[in-house]
Amino acid sequence: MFRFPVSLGGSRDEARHDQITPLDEHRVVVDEVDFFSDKRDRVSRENINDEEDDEASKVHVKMENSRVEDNDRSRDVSIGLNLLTANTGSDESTVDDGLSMDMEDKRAKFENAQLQEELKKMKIDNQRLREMLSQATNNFNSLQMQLVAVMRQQDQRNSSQDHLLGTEGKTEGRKRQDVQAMVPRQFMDLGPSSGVAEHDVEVSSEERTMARSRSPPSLLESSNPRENGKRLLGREESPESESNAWGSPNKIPKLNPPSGNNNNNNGNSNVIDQSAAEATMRKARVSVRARSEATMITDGCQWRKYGQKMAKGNPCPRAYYRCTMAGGCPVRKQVQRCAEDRSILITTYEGNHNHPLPPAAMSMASTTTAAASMLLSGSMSSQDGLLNPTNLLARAMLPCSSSMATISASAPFPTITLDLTNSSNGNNPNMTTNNPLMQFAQRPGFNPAVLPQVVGQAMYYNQQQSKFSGLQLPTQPLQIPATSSVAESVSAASAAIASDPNFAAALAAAITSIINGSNHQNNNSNNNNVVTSNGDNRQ
DNA sequence: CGTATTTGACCTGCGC
DNA sequence: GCGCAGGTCAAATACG
Repeated sequence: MFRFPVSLGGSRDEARHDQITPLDEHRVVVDEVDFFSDKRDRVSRENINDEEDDEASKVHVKMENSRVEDNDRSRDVSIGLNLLTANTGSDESTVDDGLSMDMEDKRAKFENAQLQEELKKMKIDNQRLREMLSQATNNFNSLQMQLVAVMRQQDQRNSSQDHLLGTEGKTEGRKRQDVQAMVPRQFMDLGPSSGVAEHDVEVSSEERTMARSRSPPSLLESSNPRENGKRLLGREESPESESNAWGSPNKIPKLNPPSGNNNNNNGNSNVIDQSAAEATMRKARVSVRARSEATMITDGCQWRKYGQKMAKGNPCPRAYYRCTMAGGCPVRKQVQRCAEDRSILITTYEGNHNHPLPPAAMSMASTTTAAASMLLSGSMSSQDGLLNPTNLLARAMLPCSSSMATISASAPFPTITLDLTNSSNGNNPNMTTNNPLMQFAQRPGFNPAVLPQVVGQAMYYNQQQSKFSGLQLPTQPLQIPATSSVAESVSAASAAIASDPNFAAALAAAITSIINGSNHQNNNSNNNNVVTSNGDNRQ
């Protein structure tokens, strides 16, 4: 799990000083400075091995992460003297109690005061640098959005040309599709299994499934005796098909199952962790509440109904759908009307698509995946009704949209609920003015189904941003290293960036970009009867 | 006739 | 161990 030096609590930095231990020293080096990993290493080396650093390098360290400098400072000074554990405000009054105040104490106090002065300066510098970083982040996001917008326009032009060129233009159109597909997959497959092959659009869904599940290919093939039959969905996946999120609940009975099923995976504990995280990922659910008179919101995907049940406590039946855009797609969804307000349609998604999605479907897919990643990045300790305080994105969303996203951990599966019904909230009039999503929702002609796309795009941009800055892949922005913690790091990075105070600004820019290019999306994907409403704030 | 939907049966997990 | 509820299957049915 990556940790980011995002200080959301005012006194957090000071608190850290109070708890500096030798272990903390190592943790600071390993965990905190992640956006600039190469420089972090340099910083670490400088701090540990080169105590007599020149002043220029010290300044450089401050530029990158002043908290490292802070910790460095505390490491230099606090050990033994324990100066920083004292309450800075009341130091003099509490220590100076009239007892033997020798010169040593005075010197210590003087040093303490000096250090506190330096600490204040560093904090100011830190703040300024963070603002600069935020500014740079916003600029980067804006540029990236412009790039995507240009690409989208180019796609539209090529699309129209393809129709004119006929078969000759198919090759070009295919390339275009490849490029297009590369983008959505970035946030369609945020799961920990997102491997190197995930960005390769030429990989078949089966291959991706195998890459995802790391199960032997023979299992997939040998377990499909019914392939020629009419059942092309559901249990045609291998018994170990990790791509099937729902197929048979007993296949993945526990979030942290015993390692029995991983015997084929070289007994690597890393693989076990990955499988556990993957299972957790699949269990995560994203529930979307939207007002709609239709039986199902149109999210761009093709769904096939495979069941319907009366759920307890709700007179409205719950319908079960599975994605039929590709054989073996593990994504399923439940659709049910809200018991209290039947105009609200509750759609619960689970799983990640294992196939390219049309732009119309990317919106919901990206949103659900991003939300699931966000949920799982900190859901283990989440509590009902409140966004997990450890979840940075949740915390970022909380101030302006506390009623939009709710995480529930007491449900059978970790579930995050995105409430799109609150276009106007009488209980919280500030929300409509402070929340860019709600501002967007109040635009004339707004269709709530677009909203997930906005969120997803914003998440995507931030994921890209995090990859650029954190993983140092500016020349290969679409390549995801096949590490087990990639999804976590990506989600955490996006969460960390999303927690930036200027995230709203970036989001607003994203919304602007989406608005510019959303017309064709609306035509494709949003022909349902979802309407904005001034409904009350339900959760 | 092929495909999608309906619906009762079945399976599984969980709480008591 | 039993019952309940959620989830899925699959035969029957509807639809284009």
